[in-house]
Amino acid sequence: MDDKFLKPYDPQATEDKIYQKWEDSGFFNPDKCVEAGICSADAETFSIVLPPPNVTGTLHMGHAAMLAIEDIIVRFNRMRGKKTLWIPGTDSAAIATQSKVESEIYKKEKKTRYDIGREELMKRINVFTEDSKSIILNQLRKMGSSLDWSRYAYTLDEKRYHAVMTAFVRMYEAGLIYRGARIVNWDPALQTTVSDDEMVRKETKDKFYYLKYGPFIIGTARPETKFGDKYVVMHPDDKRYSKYKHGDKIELEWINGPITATIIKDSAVDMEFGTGVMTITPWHDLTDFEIAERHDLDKEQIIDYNGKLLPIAGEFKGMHIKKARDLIVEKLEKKGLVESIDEGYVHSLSINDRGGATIEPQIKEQWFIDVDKEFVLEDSKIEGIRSGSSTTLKKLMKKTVESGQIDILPERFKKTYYHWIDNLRPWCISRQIWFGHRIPVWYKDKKMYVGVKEPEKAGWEQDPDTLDTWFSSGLWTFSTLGWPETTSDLTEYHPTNVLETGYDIIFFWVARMILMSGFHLGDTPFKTVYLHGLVRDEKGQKMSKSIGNIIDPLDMIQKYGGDATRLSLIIGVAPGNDLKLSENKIKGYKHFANKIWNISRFILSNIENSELKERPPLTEKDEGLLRELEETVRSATEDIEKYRLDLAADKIYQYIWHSLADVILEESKEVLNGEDSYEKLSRKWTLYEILTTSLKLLHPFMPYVTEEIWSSLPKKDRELLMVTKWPAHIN
RNA sequence: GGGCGGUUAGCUCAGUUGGUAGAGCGCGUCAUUGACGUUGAUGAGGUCAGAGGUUCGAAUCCUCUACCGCCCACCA
Repeated sequence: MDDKFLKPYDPQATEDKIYQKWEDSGFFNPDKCVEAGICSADAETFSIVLPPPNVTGTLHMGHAAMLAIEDIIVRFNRMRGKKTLWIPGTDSAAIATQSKVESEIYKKEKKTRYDIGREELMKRINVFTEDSKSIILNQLRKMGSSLDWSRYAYTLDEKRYHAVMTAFVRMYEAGLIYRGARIVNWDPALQTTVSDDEMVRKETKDKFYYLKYGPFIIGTARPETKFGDKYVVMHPDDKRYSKYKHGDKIELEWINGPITATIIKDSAVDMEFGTGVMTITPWHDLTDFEIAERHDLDKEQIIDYNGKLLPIAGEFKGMHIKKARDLIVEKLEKKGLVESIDEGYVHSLSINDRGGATIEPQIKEQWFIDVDKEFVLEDSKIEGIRSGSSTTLKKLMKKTVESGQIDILPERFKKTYYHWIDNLRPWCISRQIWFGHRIPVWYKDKKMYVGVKEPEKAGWEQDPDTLDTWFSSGLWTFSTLGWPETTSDLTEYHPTNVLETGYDIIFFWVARMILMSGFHLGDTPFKTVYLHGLVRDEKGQKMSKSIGNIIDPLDMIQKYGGDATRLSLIIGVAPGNDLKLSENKIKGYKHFANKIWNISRFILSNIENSELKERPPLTEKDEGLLRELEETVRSATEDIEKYRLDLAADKIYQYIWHSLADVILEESKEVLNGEDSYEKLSRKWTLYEILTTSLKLLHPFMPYVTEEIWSSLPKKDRELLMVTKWPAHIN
């Protein structure tokens, strides 16, 4: 027996060394496994992409949970003899990264991005992301992740750039990408649009004003937008206003003097709300915009892109809307146009989740993806859509899940997914930030050129906007495998088997990947979507810097080891449920790592190498122990196949601690100290069998300690436990 | 406003096609130089949120109610 077993298990002294050993073996890369004969060249493949962490900072417990789950799945499949590939990568996270760097620069130097210019900003961002990237890659290793580093990808590297440009051009040529003036979510602070999904709503208490608008009373929370209101809208069925006809003109006195208003009848108006009459501001409100579109009404901009009032505001011109509101109300009061004010109006404001500013809807020329436009899918592997038939992105996204070609776990998220698709509007993909993939469109005079490469002749100017970061993320399952080239990786490993990610990004990412893969490959990006929950603190609160309840994965690994950290994030959490984590839980599993260590010590110290050569005749009792073991293998394997890692881990834990240690070993002491040599030999052989099988079972969950013990075993099938065959069982 | 989830031992959660309630942590008692200073044995503790229904039988299926949480939404 190795002397190391005389001391308690020490994760700090072990883990980095073990990781290095794995990495040096090359077996994270399936090609090397084939070369070494660990799996056959035509073995079934198993592939999964790592949801690329943002290069904005460091990994948190949510990442740690994701890594633990994925690594367990990957190690399990690798041990089952599949050609297993897990692709690492990082994401540029355009808006989040740029705004973080910008605010750092502003804090230190009081300069904005316009002061330092596009080129200099890019330089600063690159320095920042490079630093951040190396921290992240180190953290991924610390968790024990068996990622194939030779296939590492970054959303902004050259290959991914090429994929993104190609995707844009092809979708443009199919008519699915178009430029148009629509109402968008404008962030006046970051000076960019953001997508619907990037906004969060925040409940706010405001004043609500009832204003006299000719013969009507209209309500508004935003008097500063009302300068241009010249349409008054009511429901066509509203009897109170049946004397007014659509198109009627009325003269009335308004903020800056007399105006002519036009009556519009539209069923978007809620008769129950307020007086059932409203005026519209199509430039700054989506509902109003859509009403205006339906009736072909004028749209006027009231607020500029910095949040200041335009000349239409008369004397208030140039004033910031925040300052202007009270002054405008004051003027309206003087003119006797204020009917009443409701002080306690609660409504929700849209905030940019990536920067924090209040969103101002604006009409802007932007690039959009049309999710409702018919196109012909030439080569389709999607069930229910024939090759050469016509479809839309929306239909395609729905079909793949409805047909069961993509399975979403847990089941309940399918409904959430359908609901989102049904309400999906055109996806605005252009951003007015500098960090990201620049849109491959060039302008010269009145001409426009769309292409993967810049036009050769001089004088063309590229569109200044960049693409929404989720556009490139949407390509991730296949851009990482070499698309648009037809690489062997792409044919072998796509569609990937599982996409494992948090339920909070089902719309941002999961849906976008299905969209992109459907259009560009006529296929699904993955077969199963496995969604995990959020990691919260022990009271169930979200972990955040301001509350100060963050548990840092690196600290925990330092204190209790990577194995313990992993297990604490798995056991006791059903798929899709949030996890309440406490330091105590992690500590508990450190004890478990030591338990298996000591079990090994006991067994190894009681056997001689010579006794393991071949299977001796076994006692009935020992046959029984092996059947119990086999039942554990069968049942744990089944749980992992169903992605119930929590149940599998718990079962293995129960078996090792409470069957193997508490019962089997206790009882073995008597047998081993006894006189019956037949019984003794049978038991020794059986204990060793149970130990090796237990190590295999536990390996995906606690890879470090199991590998370290494995390295000291006198007899084994393969040098590295990581690539040893998963124990067989009778189904 | 629409939808989803949760409510099971002090705490965190399991409970797989309905068959007399489970685990971990914590707690009580006893043992222990023990392979494990990170151990073992044993015990206490639950009308499975509430009400009604289906059934021979319900934590599990159906209906309603209450509370907690989450997501979506164009009530100005």
